[in-house]
Amino acid sequence: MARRSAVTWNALIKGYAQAGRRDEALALFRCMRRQDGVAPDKYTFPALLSGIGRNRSGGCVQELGAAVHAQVVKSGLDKDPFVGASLLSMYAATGALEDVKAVFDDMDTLDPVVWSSMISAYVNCKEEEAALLTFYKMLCQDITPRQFVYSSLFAICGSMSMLEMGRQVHAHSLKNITDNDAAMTNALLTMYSDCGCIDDAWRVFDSNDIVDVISYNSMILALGQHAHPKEAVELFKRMKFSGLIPDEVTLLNLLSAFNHAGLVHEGLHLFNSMLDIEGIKPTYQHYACVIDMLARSGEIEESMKTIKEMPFEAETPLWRIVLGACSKHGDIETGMKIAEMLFEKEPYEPTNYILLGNIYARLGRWTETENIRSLMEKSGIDGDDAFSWIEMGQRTHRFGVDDRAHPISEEIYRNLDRLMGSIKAAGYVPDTSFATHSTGKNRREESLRYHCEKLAFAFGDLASPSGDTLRIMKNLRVCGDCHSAYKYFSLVTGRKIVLRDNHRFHHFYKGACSCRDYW
DNA sequence: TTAGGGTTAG
Repeated sequence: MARRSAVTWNALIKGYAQAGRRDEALALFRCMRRQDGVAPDKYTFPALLSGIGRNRSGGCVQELGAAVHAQVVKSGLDKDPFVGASLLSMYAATGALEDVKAVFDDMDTLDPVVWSSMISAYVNCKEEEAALLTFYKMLCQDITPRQFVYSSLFAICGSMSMLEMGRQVHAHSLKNITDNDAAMTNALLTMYSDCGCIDDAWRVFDSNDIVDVISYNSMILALGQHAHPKEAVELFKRMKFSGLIPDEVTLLNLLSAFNHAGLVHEGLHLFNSMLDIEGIKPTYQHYACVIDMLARSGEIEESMKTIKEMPFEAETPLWRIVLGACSKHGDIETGMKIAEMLFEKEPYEPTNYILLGNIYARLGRWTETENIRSLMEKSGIDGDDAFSWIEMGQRTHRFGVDDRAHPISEEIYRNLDRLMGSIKAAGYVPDTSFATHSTGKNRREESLRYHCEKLAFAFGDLASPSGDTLRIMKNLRVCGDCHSAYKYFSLVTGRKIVLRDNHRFHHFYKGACSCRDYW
């Protein structure tokens, strides 16, 4: 071009930035600054900054972002709402929350997008409560939220399982949003699923007139997590029939639906035909899912073979999955080998010790279990404490193991003792192989009695009308004994119980669980 | 004819 104006440069920078080619966008920015008569303007920086947020690989991203920020200040554009919003999200993408706040506090704008950026910045940085507070502040400024804001809020409510809050935000959105938006609706669907309400998730999906690939992916994932593999397959067929093309995530979610249900044959069939039928090359995650599926179903040898044959190097989380399966199936030999390798690679990862300890505990080899425990203690390695929580009215009630901190703790323990009596009469037998203490049988039984998920149930049963569904969350995987107790709880109380652990959902009803005891 | 914020996986 004979003459390049600022518009020319801006358009070109934006093109590279959006394509994820950050360094070329930056190089163009430098060229632009060298041309006489042309200066970066309020269009230049949003394009450039979004490119930095998008591509964080290589180079010192923190310094890079700060350098561009300096250019913004030099250009006198730091009060511009467009530039400000993109600065916010750039810093949020690099995890620099303090810088995010500084930029926000420095802006004297009531621009809705700046608020929206601030809320999602908090979400990105895992500051969910701060995000909610920012939402309230925004409402106080009489700013009407748009779809973007609701998407972020739904994601928060889902990840924290705040069903009541989620319903309120949903109602709020119905008042303020008239036109449907795919991303917001997809976030809503996932919120209901994450809160344990698969029926509500279905309702959102079915009433959504803008359905895209992500809608299908989200719904297929939800169905898998809630143990409805057949419906996931049906939806997959419907998706293809509607003309939408499945992507990597679609197939990963479908595989994981098979995995959750223990449908190894179906899972393998899908995995082996991915490339030929769907035209999608398996990624590391597809392999990881299949290896998990094989190992969990007891095909440990086959899973080890797949690890060796796959075109990727197995990372430690995948080895941990197989180690967990060895514990479940009592394959001590393979388990030991994997554990040794993991100890070498990650001497301070508590899960590795706990899993090996579980292998010994399940085999009743309490001396070895105790050895591992004291080794952890000596080395100052500590696993995550287990806790469970339940929403009741406007409050969340949280319980640890043997926790007596709740204001009505005594009543809760009394109710739990009563419940334990009823379920024992109904046939429940404590499964002490899940106890990790090397003491006598009675002590082991006692150590299981006040697990956090049992306390949370005893509280929920006490605090809600009989017949109400109870939704309980746990930060770790549900323990086998509690799983068994929950089945009996649903039987003797007549309640439906939805338990979300860190892996999936369990729906208990009339003495059975939707996972059919496979998890 | 150039600009900012959101959604799904492990």
